[in-house]
Amino acid sequence: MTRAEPSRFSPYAATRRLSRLAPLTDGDIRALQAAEAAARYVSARSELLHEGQEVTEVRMIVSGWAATVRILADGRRQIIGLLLPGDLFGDCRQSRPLANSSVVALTNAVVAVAPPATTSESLAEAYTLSNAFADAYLMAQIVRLGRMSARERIIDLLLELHERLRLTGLVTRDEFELPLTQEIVADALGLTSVHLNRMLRDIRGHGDVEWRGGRLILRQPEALALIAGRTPVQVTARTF
Amino acid sequence: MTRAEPSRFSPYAATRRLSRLAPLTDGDIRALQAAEAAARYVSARSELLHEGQEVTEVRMIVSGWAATVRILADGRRQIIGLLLPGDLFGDCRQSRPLANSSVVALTNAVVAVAPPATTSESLAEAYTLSNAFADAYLMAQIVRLGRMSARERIIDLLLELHERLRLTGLVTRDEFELPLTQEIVADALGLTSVHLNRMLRDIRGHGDVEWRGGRLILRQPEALALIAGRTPVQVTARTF
DNA sequence: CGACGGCTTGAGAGACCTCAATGTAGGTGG
DNA sequence: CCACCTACATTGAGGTCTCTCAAGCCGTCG
Repeated sequence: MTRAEPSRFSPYAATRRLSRLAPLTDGDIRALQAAEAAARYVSARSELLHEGQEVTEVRMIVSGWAATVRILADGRRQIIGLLLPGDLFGDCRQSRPLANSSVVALTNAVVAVAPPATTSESLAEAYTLSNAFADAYLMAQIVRLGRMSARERIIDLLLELHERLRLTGLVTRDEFELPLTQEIVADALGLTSVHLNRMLRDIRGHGDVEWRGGRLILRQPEALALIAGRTPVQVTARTF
Repeated sequence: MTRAEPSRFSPYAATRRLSRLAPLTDGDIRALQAAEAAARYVSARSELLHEGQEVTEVRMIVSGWAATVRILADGRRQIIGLLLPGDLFGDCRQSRPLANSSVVALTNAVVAVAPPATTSESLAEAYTLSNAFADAYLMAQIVRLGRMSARERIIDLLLELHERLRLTGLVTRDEFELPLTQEIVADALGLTSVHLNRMLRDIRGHGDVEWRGGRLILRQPEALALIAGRTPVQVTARTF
């Protein structure tokens, strides 16, 4: 079964995500849309950033999926975090920053240079919040890997993706594109693809999760979240 | 065996760490030392920050050890990261930030409110670098938990601690205070304390690592690092 | 001295991995 | 249009790593 290319290209998904993080000005929106329009196409498996390399600009995923990864000397691979449309990578807050992990496109993707935040207070706040979310997702990943069983890891990750993609407006009726291979998900969850496959069979049999043809359907996301003990990530008390 | 209190109290270790991250002005140093002097004593197990709570100030560990932790509904505990002297916690870059995990003192400790970075360019850079390191350590933790065996996790963590404490000036002759119980280390490594204990016995037998009475000795840190495939974390290409 | 927290060890069970083979869908070239 | 190839998904059998439960030990402190 080959994964289909995303059936609907979602223009400005990245802009939408950032504009939901902080109240952006019209100028910000224009800058983001211009950046998206000037984006670059990259094909699956291409490396967008190499560990240890000097970082010069913040970039954002416009469409498609990517991941930050680290590969051990003997070839074991760990996906540190997934990058979805609207996510930023190549943080450069310090001077002369070095990438602390590689970034790889997992699907064909579109990547743009994020407009600099120096000009706009509101855009800077959106970036800051985006970074805060990224940190929170790293911590969630640690808890998954450290203290959850394979089954729990899978469900927790799927719920996180649901939550993140909803913010970006890429979820309809608890259903979203999941254009990843089982091997990729396994590398994110610290499992082998064989074991992941078996656990997926179990979960599928249970009826709450359906994953076929690159689309994921969560039957009862709230119930699942309750069982899995997952609460949505929140990084600010501000409402807007 | 009870852990001894650190045999040498190391004044200004936190200041030393930050001043090694960026070239600080005399004013910065004074502000940091003043903050350290005004610090608060907290006892082991006390909670310094609660998950979901609104964060109002950045704090720094002056002496002792703490950890960011998350506890699952059924009591499983995962230590997300260890906080050592000179480490900051309670990040507040966004407006009205919420703590995304709890912070707990692992030993009796001294904690200070970090001087605000708004006044000083150089101090802000030190904080930024400190945050960059914190991020890098989170990623290292993910790789440990996701793709390393118990033995590898242990050695990798010990090497990381060695590396971090050296920056703070708390290592002498590849030997440093490690005032943690095996249960705490197990919770950091996603293991049970029973299994950690067994692996420690093996590693100890191998002769490269000695851990007794709250002190850790690494016999051949470079050789260990080579075997374990660990390279020091670097977050900037800048030299100073 | 007894109680307590932490360390150590044993025996057995369970989760997850490895190796290996098979299945299946799409893509490509003849 | 078929044969073949590739990438991914699936399944089986057996092994290993790590966990659980449980008991004993050791040093410290009251």
